[in-house]
Amino acid sequence: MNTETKSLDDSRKALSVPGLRITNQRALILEIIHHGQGHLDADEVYRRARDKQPRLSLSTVYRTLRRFKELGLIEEVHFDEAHHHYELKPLVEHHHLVCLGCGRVIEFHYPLSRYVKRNVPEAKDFEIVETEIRMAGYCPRCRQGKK
Amino acid sequence: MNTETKSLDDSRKALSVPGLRITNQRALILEIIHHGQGHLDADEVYRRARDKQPRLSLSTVYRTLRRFKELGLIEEVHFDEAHHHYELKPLVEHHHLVCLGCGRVIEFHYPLSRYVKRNVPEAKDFEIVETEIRMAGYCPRCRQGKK
DNA sequence: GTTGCAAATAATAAGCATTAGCAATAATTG
DNA sequence: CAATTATTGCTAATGCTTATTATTTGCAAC
Repeated sequence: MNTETKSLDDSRKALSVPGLRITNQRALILEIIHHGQGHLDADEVYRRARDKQPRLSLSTVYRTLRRFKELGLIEEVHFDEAHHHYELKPLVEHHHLVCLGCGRVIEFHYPLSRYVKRNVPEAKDFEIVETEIRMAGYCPRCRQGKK
Repeated sequence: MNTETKSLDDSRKALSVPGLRITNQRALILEIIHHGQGHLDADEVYRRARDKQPRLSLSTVYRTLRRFKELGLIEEVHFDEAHHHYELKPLVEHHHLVCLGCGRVIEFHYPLSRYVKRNVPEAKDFEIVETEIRMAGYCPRCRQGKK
Protein backbone atom coordinates (compact mmCIF):
# COMPACT_ATOMS: atom_id res chain seq x y z
CA MET A 1 0.00 0.00 0.00
CA ASN A 2 1.53 3.29 -1.05
CA THR A 3 1.43 6.50 0.97
CA GLU A 4 -1.36 7.96 -1.06
CA THR A 5 -3.68 5.03 -0.45
CA LYS A 6 -2.86 5.04 3.22
CA SER A 7 -3.67 8.71 3.56
CA LEU A 8 -6.95 8.25 1.78
CA ASP A 9 -7.65 5.42 4.15
CA ASP A 10 -7.01 7.65 7.14
CA SER A 11 -9.38 10.19 5.75
CA ARG A 12 -12.07 7.58 5.35
CA LYS A 13 -11.61 6.52 8.93
CA ALA A 14 -12.13 10.07 10.14
CA LEU A 15 -15.49 9.97 8.40
CA SER A 16 -16.76 6.98 10.34
CA VAL A 17 -19.53 8.79 12.10
CA PRO A 18 -22.94 7.13 12.58
CA GLY A 19 -25.48 8.35 10.05
CA LEU A 20 -22.79 9.78 7.84
CA ARG A 21 -22.06 8.13 4.55
CA ILE A 22 -18.54 7.64 3.39
CA THR A 23 -18.51 8.55 -0.25
CA ASN A 24 -15.62 8.77 -2.64
CA GLN A 25 -16.23 12.48 -2.99
CA ARG A 26 -15.94 13.08 0.73
CA ALA A 27 -12.87 10.96 1.15
CA LEU A 28 -11.24 12.71 -1.76
CA ILE A 29 -12.05 16.21 -0.52
CA LEU A 30 -10.78 15.43 2.94
CA GLU A 31 -7.62 13.99 1.49
CA ILE A 32 -7.05 17.08 -0.64
CA ILE A 33 -7.34 19.32 2.38
CA HIS A 34 -5.07 16.97 4.29
CA HIS A 35 -2.43 17.05 1.58
CA GLY A 36 -3.00 20.65 0.68
CA GLN A 37 -0.90 22.11 3.46
CA GLY A 38 -3.67 24.36 4.65
CA HIS A 39 -5.42 27.41 3.29
CA LEU A 40 -7.25 26.03 0.29
CA ASP A 41 -10.38 27.77 -0.82
CA ALA A 42 -13.48 26.06 -2.20
CA ASP A 43 -12.51 26.62 -5.79
CA GLU A 44 -9.01 25.30 -5.31
CA VAL A 45 -10.39 22.17 -3.69
CA TYR A 46 -12.77 21.84 -6.61
CA ARG A 47 -10.04 22.14 -9.22
CA ARG A 48 -7.82 19.60 -7.51
CA ALA A 49 -10.65 17.18 -6.89
CA ARG A 50 -11.64 17.16 -10.54
CA ASP A 51 -8.25 15.83 -11.52
CA LYS A 52 -9.32 12.58 -9.90
CA GLN A 53 -13.08 12.76 -10.22
CA PRO A 54 -13.97 14.88 -13.21
CA ARG A 55 -17.70 14.53 -12.65
CA LEU A 56 -17.58 15.95 -9.13
CA SER A 57 -19.59 19.12 -8.81
CA LEU A 58 -18.84 22.39 -7.13
CA SER A 59 -21.95 22.16 -4.96
CA THR A 60 -20.64 18.93 -3.53
CA VAL A 61 -17.47 20.71 -2.57
CA TYR A 62 -19.39 23.44 -0.79
CA ARG A 63 -21.77 21.02 0.91
CA THR A 64 -18.90 18.81 1.99
CA LEU A 65 -16.85 21.68 3.36
CA ARG A 66 -19.82 22.82 5.40
CA ARG A 67 -20.34 19.29 6.66
CA PHE A 68 -16.73 18.85 7.65
CA LYS A 69 -16.81 22.16 9.41
CA GLU A 70 -19.90 21.11 11.39
CA LEU A 71 -18.21 17.85 12.26
CA GLY A 72 -15.17 19.73 13.47
CA LEU A 73 -12.86 18.07 10.99
CA ILE A 74 -11.78 21.28 9.36
CA GLU A 75 -11.67 24.96 10.20
CA GLU A 76 -12.65 27.97 8.19
CA VAL A 77 -10.27 30.92 8.05
CA HIS A 78 -10.95 34.40 6.74
CA PHE A 79 -8.01 36.06 5.08
CA ASP A 80 -9.77 38.59 2.97
CA GLU A 81 -13.40 39.42 2.63
CA ALA A 82 -14.41 37.72 -0.55
CA HIS A 83 -14.27 34.04 0.27
CA HIS A 84 -13.01 31.51 2.80
CA HIS A 85 -10.14 29.13 3.18
CA TYR A 86 -10.08 25.78 4.89
CA GLU A 87 -7.55 23.78 6.83
CA LEU A 88 -7.52 20.62 8.88
CA LYS A 89 -8.55 21.26 12.46
CA PRO A 90 -5.27 22.13 14.12
CA LEU A 91 -4.16 20.48 17.32
CA VAL A 92 -2.63 23.62 18.78
CA GLU A 93 -4.08 27.06 18.43
CA HIS A 94 -2.56 29.13 15.71
CA HIS A 95 -3.32 32.23 13.70
CA HIS A 96 -2.31 33.85 10.44
CA LEU A 97 -0.36 36.80 9.23
CA VAL A 98 -1.19 37.76 5.67
CA CYS A 99 1.16 39.84 3.59
CA LEU A 100 -0.68 42.53 1.67
CA GLY A 101 2.15 42.70 -0.81
CA CYS A 102 2.68 39.14 -1.96
CA GLY A 103 -0.23 37.33 -0.32
CA ARG A 104 2.05 35.02 1.59
CA VAL A 105 0.49 33.50 4.71
CA ILE A 106 2.59 33.00 7.83
CA GLU A 107 1.27 30.80 10.59
CA PHE A 108 2.17 31.44 14.17
CA HIS A 109 1.27 29.44 17.22
CA TYR A 110 -0.11 31.38 20.10
CA PRO A 111 -2.73 30.61 22.76
CA LEU A 112 -4.47 33.95 22.41
CA SER A 113 -7.94 32.73 23.26
CA ARG A 114 -6.69 31.57 26.64
CA TYR A 115 -5.05 34.93 27.20
CA VAL A 116 -8.25 36.76 26.30
CA LYS A 117 -10.36 34.60 28.56
CA ARG A 118 -8.05 35.35 31.43
CA ASN A 119 -7.65 39.05 30.88
CA VAL A 120 -10.80 40.38 29.35
CA PRO A 121 -13.54 40.81 31.93
CA GLU A 122 -16.30 40.84 29.33
CA ALA A 123 -15.15 37.44 28.12
CA LYS A 124 -15.45 35.83 31.54
CA ASP A 125 -19.19 35.34 31.37
CA PHE A 126 -19.05 34.34 27.74
CA GLU A 127 -18.58 30.81 26.58
CA ILE A 128 -16.09 31.47 23.82
CA VAL A 129 -16.07 28.86 21.11
CA GLU A 130 -14.20 30.67 18.39
CA THR A 131 -11.27 33.04 18.27
CA GLU A 132 -9.67 34.18 15.10
CA ILE A 133 -7.03 36.78 14.60
CA ARG A 134 -6.74 38.47 11.26
CA MET A 135 -3.46 40.24 10.95
CA ALA A 136 -2.26 41.83 7.78
CA GLY A 137 0.80 43.80 6.86
CA TYR A 138 3.98 43.60 4.86
CA CYS A 139 6.50 40.81 5.09
CA PRO A 140 10.22 41.62 5.28
CA ARG A 141 10.71 40.99 1.57
CA CYS A 142 7.88 43.30 0.54
CA ARG A 143 8.95 46.01 2.94
CA GLN A 144 12.28 46.01 1.18
CA GLY A 145 10.58 46.45 -2.15
CA LYS A 146 8.57 49.41 -0.95
CA LYS A 147 11.64 51.42 0.00
CA MET B 1 -30.35 75.45 14.78
CA ASN B 2 -31.68 72.13 15.99
CA THR B 3 -29.55 69.18 17.05
CA GLU B 4 -30.12 67.29 13.88
CA THR B 5 -28.87 70.09 11.69
CA LYS B 6 -25.89 70.57 13.91
CA SER B 7 -24.94 66.93 13.74
CA LEU B 8 -25.22 66.95 9.99
CA ASP B 9 -23.02 69.99 10.04
CA ASP B 10 -20.39 68.20 12.07
CA SER B 11 -20.41 65.38 9.61
CA ARG B 12 -19.84 67.85 6.80
CA LYS B 13 -16.89 69.25 8.64
CA ALA B 14 -15.31 65.83 8.96
CA LEU B 15 -15.52 65.58 5.20
CA SER B 16 -13.51 68.73 4.58
CA VAL B 17 -10.65 67.00 2.85
CA PRO B 18 -9.00 68.66 -0.13
CA GLY B 19 -10.23 67.23 -3.40
CA LEU B 20 -13.18 65.59 -1.76
CA ARG B 21 -16.63 66.87 -2.48
CA ILE B 22 -19.12 67.35 0.23
CA THR B 23 -22.38 66.01 -1.00
CA ASN B 24 -25.65 65.62 0.81
CA GLN B 25 -25.43 61.88 0.38
CA ARG B 26 -22.01 61.69 2.01
CA ALA B 27 -22.94 63.92 4.89
CA LEU B 28 -26.08 61.89 5.48
CA ILE B 29 -24.30 58.55 5.38
CA LEU B 30 -21.61 59.70 7.75
CA GLU B 31 -24.24 61.07 10.08
CA ILE B 32 -26.14 57.79 10.03
CA ILE B 33 -23.04 55.87 10.99
CA HIS B 34 -22.32 58.44 13.65
CA HIS B 35 -25.78 58.15 15.12
CA GLY B 36 -26.07 54.45 14.49
CA GLN B 37 -24.10 53.38 17.53
CA GLY B 38 -21.79 51.21 15.48
CA HIS B 39 -22.15 47.99 13.58
CA LEU B 40 -24.42 48.99 10.75
CA ASP B 41 -24.15 47.07 7.54
CA ALA B 42 -24.48 48.54 4.06
CA ASP B 43 -28.09 47.63 3.73
CA GLU B 44 -29.04 49.10 7.07
CA VAL B 45 -27.32 52.35 6.15
CA TYR B 46 -29.20 52.30 2.87
CA ARG B 47 -32.58 51.79 4.52
CA ARG B 48 -32.03 54.55 7.03
CA ALA B 49 -30.66 56.94 4.45
CA ARG B 50 -33.66 56.53 2.23
CA ASP B 51 -35.93 57.84 4.95
CA LYS B 52 -34.36 61.22 4.35
CA GLN B 53 -33.26 60.92 0.74
CA PRO B 54 -35.54 58.48 -1.03
CA ARG B 55 -33.71 58.79 -4.31
CA LEU B 56 -30.35 57.75 -2.88
CA SER B 57 -29.04 54.58 -4.46
CA LEU B 58 -27.46 51.51 -2.94
CA SER B 59 -24.35 51.90 -5.07
CA THR B 60 -23.76 55.28 -3.54
CA VAL B 61 -23.86 53.68 -0.13
CA TYR B 62 -21.26 51.12 -1.14
CA ARG B 63 -19.03 53.64 -2.86
CA THR B 64 -19.27 56.02 0.04
CA LEU B 65 -18.50 53.38 2.62
CA ARG B 66 -15.43 52.37 0.65
CA ARG B 67 -14.37 55.98 0.38
CA PHE B 68 -14.80 56.63 4.07
CA LYS B 69 -12.82 53.54 4.83
CA GLU B 70 -9.98 54.70 2.57
CA LEU B 71 -10.07 58.07 4.24
CA GLY B 72 -9.86 56.41 7.63
CA LEU B 73 -13.14 57.88 8.80
CA ILE B 74 -14.76 54.54 9.44
CA GLU B 75 -13.68 51.00 10.09
CA GLU B 76 -14.91 47.75 8.64
CA VAL B 77 -15.61 44.87 10.99
CA HIS B 78 -16.27 41.26 10.09
CA PHE B 79 -18.70 39.51 12.36
CA ASP B 80 -19.81 36.73 10.11
CA GLU B 81 -18.68 35.77 6.68
CA ALA B 82 -21.40 37.08 4.45
CA HIS B 83 -21.08 40.82 4.69
CA HIS B 84 -19.45 43.65 6.62
CA HIS B 85 -20.37 46.13 9.27
CA TYR B 86 -19.10 49.65 9.72
CA GLU B 87 -18.40 51.89 12.66
CA LEU B 88 -16.79 55.25 13.23
CA LYS B 89 -13.03 54.95 13.59
CA PRO B 90 -12.66 54.34 17.30
CA LEU B 91 -10.25 56.36 19.38
CA VAL B 92 -9.20 53.46 21.57
CA GLU B 93 -8.67 49.94 20.37
CA HIS B 94 -11.58 47.65 20.93
CA HIS B 95 -12.83 44.31 19.72
CA HIS B 96 -16.08 42.43 19.50
CA LEU B 97 -17.60 39.40 21.04
CA VAL B 98 -20.48 38.06 19.00
CA CYS B 99 -23.08 35.79 20.56
CA LEU B 100 -23.90 32.87 18.31
CA GLY B 101 -27.21 32.48 20.07
CA CYS B 102 -28.83 35.90 19.90
CA GLY B 103 -26.44 37.83 17.68
CA ARG B 104 -25.73 40.39 20.35
CA VAL B 105 -22.41 42.20 19.98
CA ILE B 106 -20.38 43.08 23.04
CA GLU B 107 -17.56 45.54 22.70
CA PHE B 108 -14.55 45.38 24.93
CA HIS B 109 -11.59 47.67 25.10
CA TYR B 110 -8.26 46.00 25.11
CA PRO B 111 -4.94 46.71 23.41
CA LEU B 112 -4.63 43.26 21.94
CA SER B 113 -2.78 44.27 18.82
CA ARG B 114 -0.01 45.81 20.90
CA TYR B 115 0.13 42.63 22.94
CA VAL B 116 0.34 40.48 19.84
CA LYS B 117 3.02 42.65 18.28
CA ARG B 118 5.08 42.38 21.41
CA ASN B 119 4.68 38.69 21.99
CA VAL B 120 4.56 37.04 18.62
CA PRO B 121 8.03 36.59 17.21
CA GLU B 122 6.73 36.12 13.69
CA ALA B 123 5.13 39.55 13.88
CA LYS B 124 8.39 41.29 14.68
CA ASP B 125 9.71 41.35 11.12
CA PHE B 126 6.33 42.18 9.73
CA GLU B 127 5.03 45.68 9.32
CA ILE B 128 1.58 45.10 10.71
CA VAL B 129 -1.05 47.49 9.47
CA GLU B 130 -4.19 45.68 10.51
CA THR B 131 -5.23 43.51 13.40
CA GLU B 132 -8.73 42.29 13.91
CA ILE B 133 -9.89 39.80 16.44
CA ARG B 134 -13.05 37.87 15.84
CA MET B 135 -14.48 36.13 18.85
CA ALA B 136 -17.72 34.26 19.00
CA GLY B 137 -19.49 32.26 21.63
CA TYR B 138 -22.51 32.30 23.85
CA CYS B 139 -23.53 35.15 26.11
CA PRO B 140 -24.63 34.44 29.69
CA ARG B 141 -28.32 34.62 28.78
CA CYS B 142 -28.00 32.17 25.90
CA ARG B 143 -25.89 29.79 27.96
CA GLN B 144 -28.74 29.63 30.42
CA GLY B 145 -31.18 28.76 27.65
CA LYS B 146 -29.04 25.91 26.41
CA LYS B 147 -29.11 24.11 29.74
C1' DG C 1 -24.12 85.16 -11.16
C1' DT C 2 -22.27 82.12 -15.22
C1' DT C 3 -19.45 78.82 -17.13
C1' DG C 4 -16.58 74.75 -17.37
C1' DC C 5 -15.05 70.58 -15.80
C1' DA C 6 -13.98 66.91 -12.87
C1' DA C 7 -16.18 64.29 -9.36
C1' DA C 8 -20.24 62.14 -7.81
C1' DT C 9 -24.73 60.23 -8.54
C1' DA C 10 -28.79 57.00 -9.84
C1' DA C 11 -30.01 53.16 -12.15
C1' DT C 12 -29.04 49.00 -14.05
C1' DA C 13 -26.35 45.28 -15.28
C1' DA C 14 -22.68 42.28 -14.21
C1' DG C 15 -19.63 39.48 -11.12
C1' DC C 16 -18.45 36.21 -7.62
C1' DA C 17 -19.08 33.12 -4.01
C1' DT C 18 -22.36 30.44 -2.13
C1' DT C 19 -26.97 28.07 -1.55
C1' DA C 20 -31.45 25.78 -2.93
C1' DG C 21 -34.35 22.56 -5.47
C1' DC C 22 -34.93 18.34 -7.46
C1' DA C 23 -34.51 14.11 -10.00
C1' DA C 24 -31.02 10.50 -10.35
C1' DT C 25 -27.65 7.68 -7.89
C1' DA C 26 -25.27 5.09 -4.55
C1' DA C 27 -24.30 3.63 0.41
C1' DT C 28 -25.98 1.38 4.34
C1' DT C 29 -29.75 -1.71 6.78
C1' DG C 30 -32.39 -5.32 7.51
C1' DC D 1 -30.38 -8.32 -2.56
C1' DA D 2 -34.13 -5.16 -2.12
C1' DA D 3 -35.58 -1.08 0.45
C1' DT D 4 -34.47 3.06 2.40
C1' DT D 5 -32.54 7.34 2.51
C1' DA D 6 -28.38 10.20 2.44
C1' DT D 7 -25.80 12.12 -1.12
C1' DT D 8 -24.85 13.62 -5.62
C1' DG D 9 -24.84 16.47 -10.03
C1' DC D 10 -27.01 19.77 -12.39
C1' DT D 11 -29.17 24.22 -12.96
C1' DA D 12 -31.18 28.11 -11.38
C1' DA D 13 -31.34 31.29 -7.76
C1' DT D 14 -29.56 34.12 -4.07
C1' DG D 15 -26.89 37.72 -1.53
C1' DC D 16 -23.54 40.97 -1.40
C1' DT D 17 -20.61 43.92 -3.91
C1' DT D 18 -18.56 46.18 -7.99
C1' DA D 19 -18.63 48.09 -12.82
C1' DT D 20 -20.81 50.81 -16.44
C1' DT D 21 -22.81 54.73 -18.28
C1' DA D 22 -25.51 58.61 -18.96
C1' DT D 23 -26.80 62.45 -16.11
C1' DT D 24 -26.22 65.66 -12.40
C1' DT D 25 -23.72 68.35 -9.04
C1' DG D 26 -20.12 70.83 -6.38
C1' DC D 27 -17.04 74.22 -6.72
C1' DA D 28 -13.32 77.20 -8.56
C1' DA D 29 -12.29 80.64 -11.98
C1' DC D 30 -14.11 84.13 -14.59
